[in-house]
Amino acid sequence: MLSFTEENYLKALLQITLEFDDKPGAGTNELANQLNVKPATATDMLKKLKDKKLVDYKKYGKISLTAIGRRHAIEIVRKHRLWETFLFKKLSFTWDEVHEVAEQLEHIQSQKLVDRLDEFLSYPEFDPHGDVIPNAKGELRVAFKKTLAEVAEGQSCKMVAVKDNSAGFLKYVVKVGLGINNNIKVLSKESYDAMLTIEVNDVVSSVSQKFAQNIFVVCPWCEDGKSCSKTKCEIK
Amino acid sequence: MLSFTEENYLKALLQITLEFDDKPGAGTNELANQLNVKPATATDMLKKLKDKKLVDYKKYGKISLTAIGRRHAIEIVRKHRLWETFLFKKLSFTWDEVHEVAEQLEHIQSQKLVDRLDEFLSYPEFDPHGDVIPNAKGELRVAFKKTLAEVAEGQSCKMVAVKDNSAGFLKYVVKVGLGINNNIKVLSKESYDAMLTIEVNDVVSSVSQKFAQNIFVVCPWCEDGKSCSKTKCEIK
DNA sequence: TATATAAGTTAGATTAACCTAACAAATAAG
DNA sequence: CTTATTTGTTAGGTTAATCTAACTTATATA
Repeated sequence: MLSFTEENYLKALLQITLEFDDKPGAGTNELANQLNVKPATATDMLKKLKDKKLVDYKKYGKISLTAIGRRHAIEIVRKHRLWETFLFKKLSFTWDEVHEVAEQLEHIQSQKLVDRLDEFLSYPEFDPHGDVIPNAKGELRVAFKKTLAEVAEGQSCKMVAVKDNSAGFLKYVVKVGLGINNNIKVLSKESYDAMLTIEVNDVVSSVSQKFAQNIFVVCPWCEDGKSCSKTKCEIK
Repeated sequence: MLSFTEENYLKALLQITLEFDDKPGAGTNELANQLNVKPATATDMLKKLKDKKLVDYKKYGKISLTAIGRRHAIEIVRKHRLWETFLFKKLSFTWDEVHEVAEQLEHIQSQKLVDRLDEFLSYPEFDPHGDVIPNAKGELRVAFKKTLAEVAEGQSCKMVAVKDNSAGFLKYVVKVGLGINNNIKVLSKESYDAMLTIEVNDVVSSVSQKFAQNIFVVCPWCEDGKSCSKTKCEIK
C-alpha cells in the first residue's frame, strides 16, 4: 500500500513526463518544485520509490516511472478526474473549485468505489477541464493538442482543455467569456508582445500570450492545410 | 487544521462518552483500545489535544471533550454517516461495506462538499445502519434505544439500528433475515444461556445473547405499560 | 488498612516526511 | 578546456505518531 506522499510523487512524475512527447525523464529540482518540497526531500523519496520498483532512478540521472509506477500514477489521475467530474456534474461545483477537493479524494483506497463512481457518472471521457479520464484498464488517451498561442492569425479553433488548472486562471478564463468547446477565432496577433485579439460568441477580446499558452485548442484546418487535430487519441 | 489522527481521537472520544447517558468520561486504556494504539500513545496525544483545548484532561483523570472538541467530533460523525448514505444509496454498496470506506472519506476537508452532499442526498436523517446523522448545526439527536436482549418474552419490537458496525456482524444480521425497520417478536428467552427465539416476517430463528445485545430496537408497549420508544429524539 | 492488581504515565527509541547547510557532479559559458 | 553556474546528493536535525519497558497512581480485595 502506498502512502499519500508516495502517491503524490508518482502523480507528479507522470505529469512531468507527459509534458511533451519525447521527454527523457524528470529532474530532481523539477519534481521537488512540482510537489513544493526541497530537492533533498525528493532525493530521499526517490531512493525509497526505487527500492519499491516504482521509479527508474540513478544518482544524477533522469527520473522516470517503471511500468508498475506508471500504472499506479494513472490510477491516481483516473480517480482525481472522476472525482472532479462527480463534484462538477452531481454536486454543482464550478470548474475552478473541483481540483482542490479532488486532490484529497484521489487518495481514497477502494477499487469498488472507483468502479461504481465511474458507472454512476456513465463512464465519462473528459473531466471538467477537458482532460481525458484514463479508463479502467489504465489506458491514458493523450490527445495531440496545440495551444491558442500557436494558432495563426485569421484561423478558427475550438477550445478543448486548459493547461493550468489553478482556480485563479480558471476564474479568469470564465471572465473572458471562454469555456470548453467554445469556438475561437484569432483576429490578430500583435508582433510586439504577442497579444491576441480573439472573437468568441461574437464578442471580441484581447488576451496575453501567457494566457493563450494555457488554453488547449484543436483547429481542423491550419495555415498549411494540414489538420492539427488528431481526433483519434493516441494511447501512451 | 486537525490531522487525521487527531480527528480519529476526537471521534473515538465522542463515541465512548456517548455510550451511556451518565458516563463521567473516557479512560486512557479505553480510548487506546478503541483506536488500536497503546495507552502510552494515547497519553501523548491527550496532552496535545489538551493544549489545543479540544479535550478536558488531567493526569490520571477521566477524559472528556470540550465544547470545541465535541463540535469537531460531531462534524466528523456527520461526514462519516453522510458518506455511508451516499455509498449505500447512490453507489449500491451494501451496509457491511460502507463503514470501511467512510472511515477514509470522513477526513476530506471541504465544508462545501459536506453541504452539497447532504443536499444531494435530500438531507437524510439516518445512515444505512440506522444511526442518526447529525445536522448541519452540529445537533446530534440521540434516540433512547434498548437492545433486543432487553425485550421481554412475548413482546414485539422494531429494529432501528445496530450497535456493532463491523462487516462480519452485519453479514450475519442479513443471514438471520434481519434488517432496519423489521418487526421482531420475541417468542421465548432461554433462562440458561439467554438464547432468544424470535420471529421476523413469519420466519422463526434463534439468536444468542451477544447477537441480541447488538441490535437496537424500539418497542411501543413494554411489559410495564410504559413506552420505551421516545420517538422525539433528544438533542445532546 | 495494607497490599495486589489495574490503569495510566514517563523515558527513550523508531519511522516517515520534511528541513538546512555543505558538498559533489554535470553542464554551460567564456 | 577551464571555470562558473546549475543541479543533485549527503549528513545531520526536526516533528508527528507510534512503540516497549519501567515506573507511578488509583482502585479493589483480603
